Amino acid sequence: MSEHRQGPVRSEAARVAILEATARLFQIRGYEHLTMEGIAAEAGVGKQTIYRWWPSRAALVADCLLEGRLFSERFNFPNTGDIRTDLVSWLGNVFGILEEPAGELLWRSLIAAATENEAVGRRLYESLGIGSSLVPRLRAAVEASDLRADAPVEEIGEALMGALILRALSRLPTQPGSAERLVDAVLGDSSRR
Amino acid sequence: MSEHRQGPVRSEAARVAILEATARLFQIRGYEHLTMEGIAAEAGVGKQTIYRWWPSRAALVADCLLEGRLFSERFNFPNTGDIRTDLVSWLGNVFGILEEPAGELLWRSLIAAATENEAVGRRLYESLGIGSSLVPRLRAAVEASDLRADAPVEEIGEALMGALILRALSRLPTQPGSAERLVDAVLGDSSRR
DNA sequence: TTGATAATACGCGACGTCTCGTCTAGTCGA
DNA sequence: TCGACTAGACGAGACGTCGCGTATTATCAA
Repeated sequence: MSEHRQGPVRSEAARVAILEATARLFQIRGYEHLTMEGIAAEAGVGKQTIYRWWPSRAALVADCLLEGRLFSERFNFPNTGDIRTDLVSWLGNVFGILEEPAGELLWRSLIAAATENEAVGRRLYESLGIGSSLVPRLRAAVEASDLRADAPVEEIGEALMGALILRALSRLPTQPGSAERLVDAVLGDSSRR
Repeated sequence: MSEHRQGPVRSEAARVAILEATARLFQIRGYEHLTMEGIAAEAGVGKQTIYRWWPSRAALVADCLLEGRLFSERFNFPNTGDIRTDLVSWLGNVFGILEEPAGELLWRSLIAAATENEAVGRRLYESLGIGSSLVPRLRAAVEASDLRADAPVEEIGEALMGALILRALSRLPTQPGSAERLVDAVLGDSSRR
C-alpha cells in the first residue's frame, strides 16, 4: 500500500495552536470549564480541525500531558543523595503548590480529567509519580542500600502519590510536619537511618 | 425572628424520592451521566423542587453520601484483633470491588464528584476511610500496642486511601500480593510483628 | 368553631442559553 | 485535483429560571 497522498498534509501550526490553547485554558479555567468551542476560538481554529484529530477534550488533555505542557518543573524530584530528605522536600514542595489556588486548580483538574479518561489517568500515574521520577529515585535508593532490598517501591510510590491526590480531594489544610510523618509512615523500616 | 411560616411544609416524600433517584442513577449511570432532568424524571418530581433545596447535582451526591445511600457494607472495616490481617483483607476486599465494573464505576464516580464539590471530597475522606473505620481501627491498634505509640495513623490512613484512589485512576490491574505489599509499605516499623 | 386569606411547596413544562458533535460551504496549498 | 483548513449552521440535549395551576398550611376575623 503506497502512501502517496495528494493534497495538503496535517498542519503542525494548527496542532500546536490547539495544544497550547488547551493547556492555557486548562490552567486558568480548570477542566470543568474547558470546552471544545473555547479551545477552537482560543487557538483560532475550526472545531472540525480538533474533532478530526482528537476524539474528546480528555484526549486533548492527555496529549498535553504527554508533551509536558501542564507540569511545571516545580514538580521535579530532587536528588541530594539522601532519600528521606528528598522525599520530605518533594512532598513539602507539592503541598506548597496545592496551597496556591492556581496549583490546587491544576492538580484537581488533572484528577477530574483522569476520572473520565483512561489515558490521562495512566499518564498521571506514570509521568508525574510512579513511572518517571519518584519510583526510579526509590530504586536508586535501594541500589545504594539506603532502602531495604525488598522494599515495595511501587507501593511506596503509589501510597505517596495517592496521599497527594486525597489531600486535594479532601481540601484539608496541610498540617505542619505532615510531609515528615507521611514519609515516616511510608518508609518505615525500609530505610536504614 | 418568628420561625412560624405560613404555607405547606417541605415534602419528605419528595426529598426521599429525589435522594433515592440520585443514588440509583449514580450507581447505574455514573456521575458523568447523572443529570438534573434525569433525576427529576426518575423521582417523579419537578426540576424546581430539586433546585429549591440543592444548588447542584454534586450537593445531591454529598447528601446521598451523608445518608449512607451509596456505600455498601462491603466497604466496612473488619476487626479480627490483628491489625495487619485486617488491613490486608480490607484492601483485598476493596481491590475486589474495583475489579467489578459496577464497583469501579461507583468508586471512580465518587472521585469525580469529589473533584468538583468540597463536601463530597470531605465526606469521602471522612466517611469511608479516615474519619470512620480505618483510622479508629489504627488507633485501637496503637492502644493495644500492635502499633508503635508514635505511629502516624492519620498519614497511614491517607496513604492507604490515596493508593486506592490512584489505583482507580490508573486503571491498572491489581497484581497478586499487592495488598500485602501496600500494608508492608505503610505499616513498616510501626508494627511489632 | 368555622371559613376566608395569604403564603408557599409542589408537579409540570416552556423558555433562552450553552455546548456538544456533525454537517456543509468555500479557500488554499502541495 | 485532493484533502486539510476556517467558518459557522444545525439538531440534540442539559442547563438553570420562570410562571401556571393545584395542594397544603398558619393566621385571623366572624
